[in-house]
Amino acid sequence: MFALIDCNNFFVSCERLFLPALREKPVVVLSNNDGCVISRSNEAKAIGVPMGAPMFEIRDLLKREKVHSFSSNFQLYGDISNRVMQILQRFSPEVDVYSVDEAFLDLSGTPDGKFEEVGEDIRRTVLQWTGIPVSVGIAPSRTLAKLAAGISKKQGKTFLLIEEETLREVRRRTPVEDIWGIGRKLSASLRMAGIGTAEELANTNETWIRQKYNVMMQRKVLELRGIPCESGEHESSGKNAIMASRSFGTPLTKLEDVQEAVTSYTARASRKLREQQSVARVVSVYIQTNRHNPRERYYANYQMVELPSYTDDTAEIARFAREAMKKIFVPGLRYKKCGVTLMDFAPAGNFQQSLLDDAETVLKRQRQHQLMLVVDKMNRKLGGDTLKFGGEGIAQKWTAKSEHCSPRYTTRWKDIPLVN
DNA sequence: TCTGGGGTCCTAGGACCC
DNA sequence: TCTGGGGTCCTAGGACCC
Repeated sequence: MFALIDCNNFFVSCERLFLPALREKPVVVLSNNDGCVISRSNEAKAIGVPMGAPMFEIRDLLKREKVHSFSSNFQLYGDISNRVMQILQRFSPEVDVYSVDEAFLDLSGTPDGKFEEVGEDIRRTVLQWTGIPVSVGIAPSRTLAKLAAGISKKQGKTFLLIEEETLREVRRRTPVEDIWGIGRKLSASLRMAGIGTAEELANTNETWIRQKYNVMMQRKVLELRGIPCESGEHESSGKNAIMASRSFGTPLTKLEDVQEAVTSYTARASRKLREQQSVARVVSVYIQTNRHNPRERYYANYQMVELPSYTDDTAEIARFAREAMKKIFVPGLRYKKCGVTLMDFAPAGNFQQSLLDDAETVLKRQRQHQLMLVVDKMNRKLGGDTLKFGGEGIAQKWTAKSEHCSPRYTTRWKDIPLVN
């Protein structure tokens, strides 16, 4: 049996923790660059603020309805998320953190008949210890647990999707679009084939669906019947790719400015790489102009580079990343966004050295590695950007807009709230 | 004027091997 | 005239997720 724990309107809920006056008020959290809406309170949903709505389209609506909007504060959300996930560990030895606001729990140790009790215990404990309201869905497969959590969110209590009767009823009421893993394309295709509900999908012939689609769809069918097929392991061995990308606050036209951003994003990606104790052999950079502006030519390109050796050294990776960017940068365009991706990982401290490295190079690499560890340590202790690379620039005119960001209440000493 | 960021998994098809 | 069969590995790209 699986439980899916889902934090309700997570980013908004995080913001409300420290401003209780905003409870029952319409609140939204904006994406990076204050570009569009990525989290909405129930009140904001009721007013009709769509998910993903671009700011410039709904600015008037937000103002008229007195909606409180926040720039995204991922340090805060990340920290609150960790606290929630830690609490969940008490309820199961197998916690699969699926995203910042969701986790699957393996409840096979829980006796039948106790599921509802456990679910309510989870909801109560998380709310009391962190202030975050969560939904809990319990079912024999992950796909069904997702469906159950959706119902839990509406009902405000744990929802069990276990009994045959309930199962059939819920599946009948669930359009294929609402099934986890069935997106726009697949649902359109299923509807063409005359399959419109979860119940209909669950009742299709297994081999037929496998032939017409693929194993994923076959697994979906089984999962909907209550036979678990999706595997967990989302946090076990670190990521297979690490990406850092941002839209620029204003369009950039000069290579030097883009290079600053590339260096800065490389620093961020490399830090994550070291955190998960990996080294990378491939770095890829990309750049693009504004996709939505019909009056300007849209240009997007990327370049992948193999590094001379596995490494986690920001300086070395940045050198290659900047070189790669030079190759795809076309002068005369207004760039909107760029990004850096690290790929092809090996565990740090246990990887193939390059044949070409002589003793001196190996020593140099080790010293560089030590240096990076010190940089990371200082930045952890004294705050994000205490030590930066010169290449990241000082003025950084490309940094994203963030006009309504709340304090880092829980991760920066000077932002910790005072109680009078 | 203004539209996020960071991931995963799967498949098809090409290169290559014996 | 007639030109096999069975693999592996890699990559690009699509679809999906939150």
